[in-house]
Amino acid sequence: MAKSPTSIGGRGPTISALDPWAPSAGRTHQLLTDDERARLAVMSSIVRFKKRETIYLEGAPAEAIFNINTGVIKVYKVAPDGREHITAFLFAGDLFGLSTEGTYANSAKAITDVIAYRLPVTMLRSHLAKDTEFDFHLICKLCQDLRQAQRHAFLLSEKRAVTKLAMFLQLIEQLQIARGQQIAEIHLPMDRSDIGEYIGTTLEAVSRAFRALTTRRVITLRDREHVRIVDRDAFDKIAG
Amino acid sequence: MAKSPTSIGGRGPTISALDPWAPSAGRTHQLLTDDERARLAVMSSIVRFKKRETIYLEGAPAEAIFNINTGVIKVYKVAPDGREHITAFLFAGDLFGLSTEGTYANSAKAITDVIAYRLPVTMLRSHLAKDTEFDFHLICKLCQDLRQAQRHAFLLSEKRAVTKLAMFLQLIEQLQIARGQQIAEIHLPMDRSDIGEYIGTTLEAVSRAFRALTTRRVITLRDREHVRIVDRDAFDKIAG
DNA sequence: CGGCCGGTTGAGTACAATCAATTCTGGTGG
DNA sequence: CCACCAGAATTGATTGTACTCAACCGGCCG
Repeated sequence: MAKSPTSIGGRGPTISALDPWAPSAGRTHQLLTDDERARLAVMSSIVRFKKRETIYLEGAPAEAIFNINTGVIKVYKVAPDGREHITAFLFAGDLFGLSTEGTYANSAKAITDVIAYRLPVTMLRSHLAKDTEFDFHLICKLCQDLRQAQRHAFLLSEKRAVTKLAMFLQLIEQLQIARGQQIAEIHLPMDRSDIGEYIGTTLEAVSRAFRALTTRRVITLRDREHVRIVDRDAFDKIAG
Repeated sequence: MAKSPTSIGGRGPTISALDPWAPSAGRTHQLLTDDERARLAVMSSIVRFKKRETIYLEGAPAEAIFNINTGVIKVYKVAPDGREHITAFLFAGDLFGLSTEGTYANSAKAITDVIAYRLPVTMLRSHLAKDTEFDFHLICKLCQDLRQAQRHAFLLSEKRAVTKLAMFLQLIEQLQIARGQQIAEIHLPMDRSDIGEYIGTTLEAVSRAFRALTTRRVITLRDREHVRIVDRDAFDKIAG
């Protein structure tokens, strides 16, 4: 089959994570073998979402889990008073679709255009019993996500907005490094409001925190989405 | 062998969690079969920790994971400035010992006297390749822990201390219900300082929040460790 | 041109952190 | 049995930070 402009890279789902039990110098790697990817590809379909498109809502029956090929999504909860709390930003190689007792535990929305694999839960479940290798990889990924969630909670336990923003930038930077991307600049695909809802402040506080960091010559902003750290020592000290 | 006074209930490790994909009415159940527990028991040793005893420290080589039989532990991180952030409180049926690249991702300390199973990582790893059933159960437990961590982050994103405390009480209550314990009262085995470090405030703020809830006739305190919710509607409204 | 959206800035207020003093509680030994 | 002590918990007074509400800016698109 000829490669069309819309064909996606790779030959099936990818899961990137650290092994919880083996040292690996901070770089995530692709966990699945070509063989496994091919087997998973058979069970999954490719789905596309446009920027700002809702993928699923909290409470809906969890019929599938998703694996991001390209793009960025946010997973969030809506409080009864309407406020949004962002649980995670997810990138290529990440899994989402966490459920409790058969229904999605939170909502998911595309931040950029997204291409993803969709794995029906029924297939996943029957596959889990057979492929011990996949089991292990899934466990690695869940440990990774768990550490990430704990780190998020740690970030939220900070009080000062500058500290939280610095920790957030650090976090995004490390994700970029783990993905092997260039690290001269940090790329922020999400808007100020999303950042605020992730670090637990208002968008005004986010804006002021950016201002504080730039006037103190710790970072520079090329544009709304591109940050450069110019004083690493000061930055690390603020991030703790 | 005669049952000694120090023998522990059950015949091996227990893992309690919800199945992420099957409805089960909010009650956790024991995931492992007697068979599996027996197999795991062979690989594990029983360890005891006294109240306030440190079990392991962040950064130490992660040689084992633990499964609580009785008692309560806290998992925490220490910020560079010395402040403590509690990541989780764990009870009977919970697992702990999360690691990154071979070292513990946080520290663990006993809050009460604790009896636990200790599973060496080497054995766990070789076991994972063989026992697909255990793989699946471990995955369920990790999903559970992940949801819990996300919920913790949600709690921390709240600003007002009363709300955070109410959410915390709600959380502990639900854990008690899930464990099938009596729910007339909520039992808090940890001190005010631990609560503060978990919900992201100071112990003074925790104390004031308790006071606010009691003077508003929402809860009553039998003693430091025993809370009763007397106005459920008001309570739920405050907790969001 | 005008409206809209995301972002920035400003002024006043409320909440919790801090530091400090005091009370309560459980445990110990006389 | 009681006096005492140490640690935990509570309360008080002050200060600082971020939230709220509001106005304003600047790019983008019809």
